[in-house]
Amino acid sequence: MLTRAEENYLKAILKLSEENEASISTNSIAEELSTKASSVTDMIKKLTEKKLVDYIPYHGVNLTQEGMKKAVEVIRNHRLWEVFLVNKLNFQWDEVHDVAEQLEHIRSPKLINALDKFLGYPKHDPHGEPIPNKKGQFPKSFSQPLSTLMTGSEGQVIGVAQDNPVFLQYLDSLNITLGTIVKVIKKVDFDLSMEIKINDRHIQISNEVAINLLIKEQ
Amino acid sequence: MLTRAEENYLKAILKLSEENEASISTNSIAEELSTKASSVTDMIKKLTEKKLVDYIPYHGVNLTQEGMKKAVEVIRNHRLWEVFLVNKLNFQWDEVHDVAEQLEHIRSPKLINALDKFLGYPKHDPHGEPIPNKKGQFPKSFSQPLSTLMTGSEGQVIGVAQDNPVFLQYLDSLNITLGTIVKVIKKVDFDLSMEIKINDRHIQISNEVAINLLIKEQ
DNA sequence: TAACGTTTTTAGACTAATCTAATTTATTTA
DNA sequence: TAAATAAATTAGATTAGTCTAAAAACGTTA
Repeated sequence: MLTRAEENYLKAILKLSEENEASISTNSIAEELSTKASSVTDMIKKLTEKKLVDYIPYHGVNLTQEGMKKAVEVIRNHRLWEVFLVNKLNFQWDEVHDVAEQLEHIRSPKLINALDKFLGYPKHDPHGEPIPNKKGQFPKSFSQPLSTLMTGSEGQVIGVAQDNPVFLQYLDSLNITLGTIVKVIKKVDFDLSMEIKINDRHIQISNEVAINLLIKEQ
Repeated sequence: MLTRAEENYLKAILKLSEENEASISTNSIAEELSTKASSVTDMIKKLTEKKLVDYIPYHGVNLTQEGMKKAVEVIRNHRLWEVFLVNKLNFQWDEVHDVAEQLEHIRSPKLINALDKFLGYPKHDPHGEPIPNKKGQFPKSFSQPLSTLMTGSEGQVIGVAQDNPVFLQYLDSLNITLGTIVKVIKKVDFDLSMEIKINDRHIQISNEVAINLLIKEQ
């Protein structure tokens, strides 16, 4: 049984591993968790004992299979709760994080699977991040929401996550249709809106729109 | 800001206070929380410092106004989450407690009030216990669900918590109508069903029915 | 009212998680 | 490749919450 702190460390290591091929450094974990390097070293030793990470002193850590599994579970919990908060309780996207950070640590497999069913087995959270299924598998989609593309990435529109007519008419008015090539020029941290390039035209779209545009990256 | 442990102590003291007029003894709290008397003494000192309880060494504790307020908040959270688990996620009544014990400590006033709204401002949890409102006031009802009556208690049916026709027809078939006098003969721990006496006739009803029959105790 | 048994408190220790300060190891640069 | 710098670890302390064992206070009964 993992403590809350252990789960948070595993989650942080997973996040850093996704952004970074190499082993994860003590300092980067400390920064991610807003804690001190010495605390990280202590915790890493504990996680090593529990065979959740592989660790070479002075050379960083990597998740073991077991550690990965636990980290993915926490991610799944977090993202499902975010969907609940936004879709059912009408939270705004920027209000959900702190509460989901708490809810993700509730332990009850029955609860999280019932919640998943209740929400209709969503594949993405309100920020467009993929939600792993019960077995820990991420939805293997060739598409991803435009909102998840990095600045500078380019892709082709292959679908929409919502087929609300008003949304589709809006896309029309922007000359965005299936097959359109879009490139991410700039992301605005403040409201998650982004500047994109379409047929050499630069336009600004909201996060709401970017979440609902499914892209095949190129 | 209260810790999880502090909240659990306050909740335990409130529960014991409801069953008991006098000051609450160290030992009874220890028993309620499955812990040791020495641990209770330590925690009581901390709660006294924070002005959440009044404490006279060797003579027990009482909640202060502030302590009562916090304890009622935890109760409210617990019971609302129970309603969510049963009504929305289809948990059985006997599966909810452990999970609700965890969920009750999530801190976010916005969350709990949004949940309350989402659930339709329920007045009772699945066990028939009253749910305090946002201000901490318990529903002031002269009625209570039949399920909350003690064995041996007697009362008059003054309403139903659900006006689903199938339910009402079932009551009809049992000769239960407004004004009927019922007495609780026996409660079955296993499934919370109960044996009741109506007009000198003994019948068996499920917990589901008992929850939805509102009684004015006599 | 003195002695007994019960209850409560105190003393001292432990674990988890954190911190600061000092030390050690690794890496970069001259 | 030796010195300087950066990163990581160790040592030692702190806080919250818990425990066991011993001591103190209480209440009852003879």
